[in-house]
Amino acid sequence: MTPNEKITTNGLRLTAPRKKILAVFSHQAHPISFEEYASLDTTMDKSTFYRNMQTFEAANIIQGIESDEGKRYFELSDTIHPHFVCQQCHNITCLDETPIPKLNGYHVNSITYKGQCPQCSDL
Amino acid sequence: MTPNEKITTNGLRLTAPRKKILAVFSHQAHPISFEEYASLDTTMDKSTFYRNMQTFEAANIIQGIESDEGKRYFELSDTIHPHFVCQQCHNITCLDETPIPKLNGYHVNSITYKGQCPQCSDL
DNA sequence: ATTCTAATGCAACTCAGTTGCAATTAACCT
DNA sequence: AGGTTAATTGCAACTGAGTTGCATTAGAAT
Repeated sequence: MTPNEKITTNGLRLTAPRKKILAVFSHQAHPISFEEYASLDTTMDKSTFYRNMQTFEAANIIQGIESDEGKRYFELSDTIHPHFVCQQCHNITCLDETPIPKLNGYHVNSITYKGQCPQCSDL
Repeated sequence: MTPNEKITTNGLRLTAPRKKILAVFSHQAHPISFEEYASLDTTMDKSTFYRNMQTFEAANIIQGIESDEGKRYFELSDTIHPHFVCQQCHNITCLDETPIPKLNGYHVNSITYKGQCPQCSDL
């Protein structure tokens, strides 16, 4: 599905900010915060960004995850995978090869591990 | 280890707020936010609470987890177990029987599942 | 082309969590 | 036991991620 199709098939209007947002996210290998997004698209308005994050989350186009520093990070939700949040360096890693365990009775959308990443464990 | 020992073995001073905090947390079956804590201990100061959460997290006495609403929840860290955050009703459930999977190279301290809990899935 | 309504952009706001600092007090030492 | 000192408290002021109100803009449908 093309970025434009993702937008229109959900009954959403095809606007310039939305196309830009999906274009920027398609180049990311990790979830990013608004702060990081803004450094890649300096003209984006904060409200427009956050409102579209809510819209895209509801439409299952984008997925948000909470860092250990009380900030939200976002990424495209077309590849579902666990994340690792390092409590020392605060980086968020995608665990692309790690399966998501099932839980009886629960509908699991995502998993987040917290701890020390390999770099920080070695020190 | 008694609550008082938890405090003193870490070189921390045995103060009234700290004893109260550990007493209140010892009665909780779920992680709680400051808002919930404050309803159980109406005289606790916000700064004192948050500063002690940092101190207790560093001393491994208390563990914090991030809700999907950008708030921190806290619980005693003597029973390590995964948590489930419901994205619909926003309740945080302790998954006491669920094991914490290992991850090669990473030091895992906690796991959080997100999705819909059984109650919200049934609707 | 016109209309209608969703979406944008700006400024003002909210509120969880933090920080500065003076007052307090736990722990240590004769 | 009383005095000293540094950790801790409690209050008020601050911070900053995220939200909201509202007038303006611009998709999309007729």
